[in-house]
Amino acid sequence: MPIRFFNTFSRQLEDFVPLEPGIVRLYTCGPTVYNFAHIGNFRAYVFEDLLQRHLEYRGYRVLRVMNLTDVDDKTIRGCRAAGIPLAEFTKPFKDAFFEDLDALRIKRAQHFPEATAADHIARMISMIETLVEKGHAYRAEDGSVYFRIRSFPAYGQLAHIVLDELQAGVRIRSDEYEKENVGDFALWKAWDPADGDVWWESPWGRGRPGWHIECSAMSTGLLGPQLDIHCGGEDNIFPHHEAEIAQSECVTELQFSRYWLHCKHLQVEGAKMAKSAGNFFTLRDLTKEKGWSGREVRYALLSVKYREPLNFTMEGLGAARSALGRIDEWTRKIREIADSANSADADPPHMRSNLAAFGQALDDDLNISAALASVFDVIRETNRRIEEISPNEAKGLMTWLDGVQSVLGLTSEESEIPQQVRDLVAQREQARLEKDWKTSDVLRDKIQTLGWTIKDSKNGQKLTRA
RNA sequence: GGCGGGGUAGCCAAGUGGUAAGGCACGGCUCUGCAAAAGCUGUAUUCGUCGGUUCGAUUCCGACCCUCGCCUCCA
Repeated sequence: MPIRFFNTFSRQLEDFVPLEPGIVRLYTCGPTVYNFAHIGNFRAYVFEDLLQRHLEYRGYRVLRVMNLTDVDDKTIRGCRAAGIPLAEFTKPFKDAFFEDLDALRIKRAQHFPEATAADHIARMISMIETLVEKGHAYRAEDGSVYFRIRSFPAYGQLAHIVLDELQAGVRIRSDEYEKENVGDFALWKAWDPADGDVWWESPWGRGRPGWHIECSAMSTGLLGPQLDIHCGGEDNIFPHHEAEIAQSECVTELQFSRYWLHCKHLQVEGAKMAKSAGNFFTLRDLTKEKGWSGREVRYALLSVKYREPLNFTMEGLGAARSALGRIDEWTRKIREIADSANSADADPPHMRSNLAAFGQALDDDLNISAALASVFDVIRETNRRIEEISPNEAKGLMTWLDGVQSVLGLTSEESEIPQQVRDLVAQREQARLEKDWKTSDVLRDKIQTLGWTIKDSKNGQKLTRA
């Protein structure tokens, strides 16, 4: 069964066939580093991570690029307000972004190009020059350069927007009165006093690149003129991705991206996430202040299909914690059985269809809900007959789980147990052998105060973080 | 106003023209020195509302209600 994706461009499910067999060129729009990214941003990045991991699970080599927008209105405003150079202002947010990626176990792309890098600026300028030469762009009096959307008849095809309807009701901003058409967008923005010392030289005078050209230049520069998949949040469809198509295709005269995948926004507690509503969360708010782990947040963001709106709730985080506990517990049990396996041949035959269901669900436009359901089906079924599971079968299950976890990225971190706790557990073991329950309970409390919870099982004491 | 999503048990959510996956929560049971944990198990005559097509619709069609996104730099 082929992998199928819903292509925003055609608005249909399509079989996925990359341009070059075995290789996927993937471009994903990254953050604007003027602030800490919020969980809505991370829904998109987690979805893209799932996409990359599943493609890799299916044997593709994924070449991925994610840009960092480190110059735009907001970053300039921020550095001016702070009275520091632009790069100094954006640096901490870049660092924080990578920390957050790690916390959410998002695999690194091959490249994280920064818009302000000299070679990328050069490429943007060169693309704009080509667009001007070809008549797709024009210089306004103030030195800004605009893309002439009338010169690209396909403009609007991705978003399914009819240009004539677009005109109605749009207010023309005073600083852009020189545009031929209200829909024309900036490729190059002329320097303005409010920009301070943020500017680059160009054939049109001092200024800075527009947002859209940044992605066109960095994607085609690093991945070549044609991408297999281009992703982003649904809000990027128009105008951002529409503009990228126009700019790129007018330069390369090739189809820019073969597949467009967009994820829906999330809501928080059933409402639109907004600072004013008090339901606005960065990842740090959840991990550092509320004590959720990155893995738990990842599960909450991952467990709903990317094309459905996701309702992010505190209760949902609790559900994520419990569900992960169930997976962890099962993993621990099966691994214990598998440890005594003596054969490398371990393919549980009667489980095969269940085991395959995981990948098949993801092949179907990344149906993660169905994929997770298949995982829990396997867990329930094997728990039911846990006493009969042979070491070899357990080993087979662990192999399957390795594959599943390479996609989900939800493996439990086997935490280091401090020596002090180890000693107390040993003492308690002795007390229990002597049926000294009083001492046993005292030790259990003591261990609890050190941040670890004891659970007595048939096979002895089990430790988990409190 | 235009375009596009979504409304399925207490919560989060799959899904299909033929009679509702999975997770969480809750109840029952097993296990257990106690406790907790863990495991098994039960729980939607019903899929926003009203019509229509059909032998049969949650699934197709129409209308309506609610909600979210985009409509020029917001994932």
